[in-house]
Amino acid sequence: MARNPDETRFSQQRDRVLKAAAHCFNRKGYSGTSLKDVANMLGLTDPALYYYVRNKEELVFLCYVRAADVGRDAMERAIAEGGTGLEQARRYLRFHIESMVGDEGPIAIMSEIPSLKPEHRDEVLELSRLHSKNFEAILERGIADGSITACDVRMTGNAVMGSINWIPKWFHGDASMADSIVAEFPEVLTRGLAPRAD
Amino acid sequence: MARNPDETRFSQQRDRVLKAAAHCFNRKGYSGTSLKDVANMLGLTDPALYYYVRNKEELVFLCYVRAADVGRDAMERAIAEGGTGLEQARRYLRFHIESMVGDEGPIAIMSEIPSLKPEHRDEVLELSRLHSKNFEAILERGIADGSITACDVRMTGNAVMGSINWIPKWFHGDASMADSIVAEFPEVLTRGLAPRAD
DNA sequence: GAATTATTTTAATCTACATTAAAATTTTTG
DNA sequence: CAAAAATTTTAATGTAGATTAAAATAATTC
Repeated sequence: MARNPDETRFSQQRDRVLKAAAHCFNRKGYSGTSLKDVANMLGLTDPALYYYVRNKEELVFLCYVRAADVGRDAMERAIAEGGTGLEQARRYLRFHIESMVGDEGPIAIMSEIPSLKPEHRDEVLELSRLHSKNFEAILERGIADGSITACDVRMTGNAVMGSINWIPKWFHGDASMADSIVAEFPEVLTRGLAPRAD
Repeated sequence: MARNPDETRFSQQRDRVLKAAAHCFNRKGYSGTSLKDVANMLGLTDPALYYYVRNKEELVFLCYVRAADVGRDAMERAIAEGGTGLEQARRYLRFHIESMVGDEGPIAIMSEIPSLKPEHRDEVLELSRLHSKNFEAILERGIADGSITACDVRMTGNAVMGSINWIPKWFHGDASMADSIVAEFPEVLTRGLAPRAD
């Protein structure tokens, strides 16, 4: 009955469920994690999860929606601060990566989108496409303002987003590595975008 | 009884099985593809697959070994041709990508490594680590010969390999897109490696 | 603090595949 | 072409793990 549904105990607990699920999916694989694994991680028994999600498919779906939310939020904050396209791109990457390897994490890697039921799959794909489009738009602004060299924005976007999407596959919470990622990735992924001096 | 076991009908058919499985896993997700799906794709019935693999776990394992083989082959060919570290890196990427989007494909995306049984998982992880090490070695040679700017080779490697590994997630055989990937990715992923002129 | 609502549990199904067994067919070989 | 080996099929089994039902406990509310 909380005024703000996002502060309700229910939604807080569901968030914990989603994070636990993301953790398990990333570490044990999708088929390798049972609802029991997720539940036990929270000191619960498996049927308790059904109080928070309709079924396993929806659990995955919500993990992916949450992953998309984190990405969009990083994107919006990065764009809001303005600057050149290159600066926005670099800032978006920093924000997104900081969230992924920080408190927001773990973020579920989107390996099982095709296993989602059609409506859910379409919704996640749509979010994903939108995110890509937004990144491509940043690249285009960068090309227009001269901060980014002319390039195939579609493929450049695919390349950069691939790097990001793959992070949860090999990063599992090591704090010192988290710092390296935040420090290096935005730089590595955008250094090639700037026009050459020569 | 063929002299060369690689030319035997058996191993040819098994290769077809592995490609069909990779295709299904990439498109339908791991949990979304049944052995029936894979078998039907080859005009077979599911139990027939058991003539080629011990079980589904081994099917996945072999898909991943095959994926690793393709990567290693590209790496070896690229290094064999010599040149600067930067040239080797770019060439490796071109070779690997050409294989992935070309006749060797589809290559299975390694989403379910954690679901493999321990021995298989360790073997695949070892192949994967080795591949990464080899790429980092190229980067180090490039730094030594001046073709690549000083950088964190570990993170740079992670970034580049992530892009590559993610390709099968969004590329599904569109021929014209294949050309774009081959044309753009090696360039995009290595442009930032060269030292700046300024 | 009794009644209501929210949350979790125990115990019981249910089912989609993976897997096995045995038989049938096809291919190879001498 | 007959026998042996290789490949695939049909038919049957098994099981882990998702899901449901009903009951128990804990938290809220009035």
